Amino acid sequence: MQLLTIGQVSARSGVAPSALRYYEQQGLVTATRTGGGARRFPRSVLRRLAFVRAAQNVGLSLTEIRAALNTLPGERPPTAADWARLSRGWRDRLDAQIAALTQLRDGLDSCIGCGCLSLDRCALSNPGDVASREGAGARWLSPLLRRVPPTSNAG
Amino acid sequence: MQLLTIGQVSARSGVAPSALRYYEQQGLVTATRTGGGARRFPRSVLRRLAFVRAAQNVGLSLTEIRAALNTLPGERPPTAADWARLSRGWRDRLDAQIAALTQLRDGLDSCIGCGCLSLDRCALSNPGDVASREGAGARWLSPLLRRVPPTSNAG
DNA sequence: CTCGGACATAAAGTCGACTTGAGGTCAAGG
DNA sequence: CCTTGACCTCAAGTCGACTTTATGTCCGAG
Repeated sequence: MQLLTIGQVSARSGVAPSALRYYEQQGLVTATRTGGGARRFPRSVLRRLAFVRAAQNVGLSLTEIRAALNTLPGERPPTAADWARLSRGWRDRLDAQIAALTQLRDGLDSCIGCGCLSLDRCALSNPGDVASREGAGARWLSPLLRRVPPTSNAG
Repeated sequence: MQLLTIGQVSARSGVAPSALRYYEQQGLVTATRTGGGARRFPRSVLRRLAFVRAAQNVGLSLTEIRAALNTLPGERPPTAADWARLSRGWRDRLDAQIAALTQLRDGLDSCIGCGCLSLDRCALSNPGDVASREGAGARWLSPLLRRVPPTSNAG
């Protein structure tokens, strides 16, 4: 099993060394250590990183991604079927995101005619009749498009 | 011109008082002051807030929203046509977001068959061939779906 | 005159996904 | 022996959009 330095992994994956250290700390990837304490990654880390990237693009948080990765078998190397299984559920998520955006756009079309922008009635300023009471943090994207926290019971 | 307290504006708009103070500080809304220093908002602030909300849902940052609001005429009250003009450009943005998500979903469909997730070739882990070198911060959504910084020269 | 409630300010905290910086270690090359 | 470069750790900083907390002020009612 050919081992890679953090610099090599970074060069081949495009993931910064600092991010790789962070991912290891978060349990997304694992590495052995040399006598001197330097990380050595197995080549399989590249596929894991591809998965992480893909999942991020679909909108998953690192917490969700870690949970998904933890369902991979530990004893044998994961197969293409394993990876395909993990990414199958993403389609629904993407469909929902697309539907939400489409709804927003259609609301926009109907709003442009009247310029109403009513807080109560306009589909643009009030999509899904959301009162918006959630924790702090950036919220530039519609709640409909933000990932559902893994602890939530909402499907 | 009937004036509203911050509590009244908050109740009618659903925007928290702390957020209203923040918006005033950021130049998104303006308020006069009573002798005691309390804010008094004109009723027109409700429409402005509706605009802010709608723009946020489309994916604009507060900086971009402020820039848009600054194009409103100062001397006369904005008309429905003014608001419609501002929101007209949003359609293209939404269309682009929808297109990006759809492309991602189609890439997913082709990837699920093979389970490849190659960093180089897979449309999922590498949508748009992006090398991803931008500032810090949360990046859970594809760069394609993130708003373009207003300082950028990309139209 | 005192109390409660609504308001004020300023500074610090929150969230996620990292990056940056300070300071230290290790192996190879000149 | 000294430097260079790649690596290490740990703590703190970054971004956006707010919220939270601490502390203080104003006003009307009892």
